Amino acid sequence: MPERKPRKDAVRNRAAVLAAADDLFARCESPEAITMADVAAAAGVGKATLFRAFGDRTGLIRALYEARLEPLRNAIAAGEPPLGPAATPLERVPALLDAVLCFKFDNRHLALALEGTGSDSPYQATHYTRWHRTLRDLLEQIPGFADGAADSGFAAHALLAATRADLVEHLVRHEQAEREEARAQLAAFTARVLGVG
Amino acid sequence: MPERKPRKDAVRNRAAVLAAADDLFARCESPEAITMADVAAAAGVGKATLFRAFGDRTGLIRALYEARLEPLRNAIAAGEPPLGPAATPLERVPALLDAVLCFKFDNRHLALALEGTGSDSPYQATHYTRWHRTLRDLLEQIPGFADGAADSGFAAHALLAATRADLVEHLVRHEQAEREEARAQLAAFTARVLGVG
DNA sequence: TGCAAAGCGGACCCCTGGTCCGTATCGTCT
DNA sequence: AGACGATACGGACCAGGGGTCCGCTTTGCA
Repeated sequence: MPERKPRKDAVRNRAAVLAAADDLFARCESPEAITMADVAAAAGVGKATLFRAFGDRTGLIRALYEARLEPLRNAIAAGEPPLGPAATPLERVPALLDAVLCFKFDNRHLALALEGTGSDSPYQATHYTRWHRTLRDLLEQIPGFADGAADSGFAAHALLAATRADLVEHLVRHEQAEREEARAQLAAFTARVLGVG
Repeated sequence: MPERKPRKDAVRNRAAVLAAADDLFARCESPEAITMADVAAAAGVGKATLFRAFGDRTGLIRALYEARLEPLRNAIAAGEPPLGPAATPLERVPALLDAVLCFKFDNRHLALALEGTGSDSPYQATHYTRWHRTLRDLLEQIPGFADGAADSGFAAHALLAATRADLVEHLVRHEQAEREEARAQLAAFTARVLGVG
């Protein structure tokens, strides 16, 4: 089956592009300010190399995002409680939301860039659907959700919506919220939804 | 003080543009597909007229949106219960969220176009801040919010986030949700947040 | 060492938002 | 009514960003 290993200059260039893009997105403010030509120049590479490696602008951003996402994915799939699978739903739901919020907070530039592409809905991204499915399944295991009138699928969407990158960005920039503040607020809201406290 | 009345060909053209844009956005799918030149052509007007009347693309979309928004704004500011000011907070909160959801549902094309401009965060739009303030104030009047650990401001954001246009669009297109289904789900979620039922 | 094949780069295309300026229209003042 | 300044019109024009093409270079295998 295919999967021929790529030439090493290709992997070197790919890495250079990733690094350069990461750097540029990190320091620049609005993600739309940085262009593909910028990234190519910063990586010391031709534009075509960018597009050959990542398809299009969205592909590049997605690649960056996915790379950052990996530790979180692992922690959720096979980590320790309260994030990992061994935790009880009632403690895992807040932990998951908190972890997602932290991730969005720490990677706002990328998250913003990704949600802001406009070309594709954030709701079709594979990482979103994974979070959503996990969250919905957890909610269904909590007494009062499955049997209550509430739809777990919608509740999962609604809870995740509270971690939207542009909301986080707004809280930080225009309401001067600190990281811990945001976490506390989300935790309180989550607790309320879960009927805890 | 200024405010000279505009020439009547100007108002005629403005109306024509508004109508044409409304129509185009309504029938076309992804809002990014329709260009300023399209709108100008459909309205039988030069491109410059568009930009002179609305400033830029975002301005045009905002004008359309605001126009549609007016009935809702009135209903909230001076309508009858449960939406109007005479209602108790506990019935007005769900009513407000339901009304916003319905509005977003019925005007998804515009809402999507507006949130998707990318140039400006949805959280800075004046109508958003109005909804947010109203909602926050209502929540604060509900026992268990002001005195609870939850932050009403964040809770208002979170609740409104459940009505985001792209979420609504996702529910409709990829989860085949009907209007009434979506309303019921949001109502159930809201009730849970409010601690009702 | 030879030689496909894979990869490279930057000139190039295209499309879209936004502007300019000569011309037409409006409205007002006499 | 006629004339004249102000206002608006419109389509040619510009800028710049995403994405592609193709002649040249590098790689890796025999």
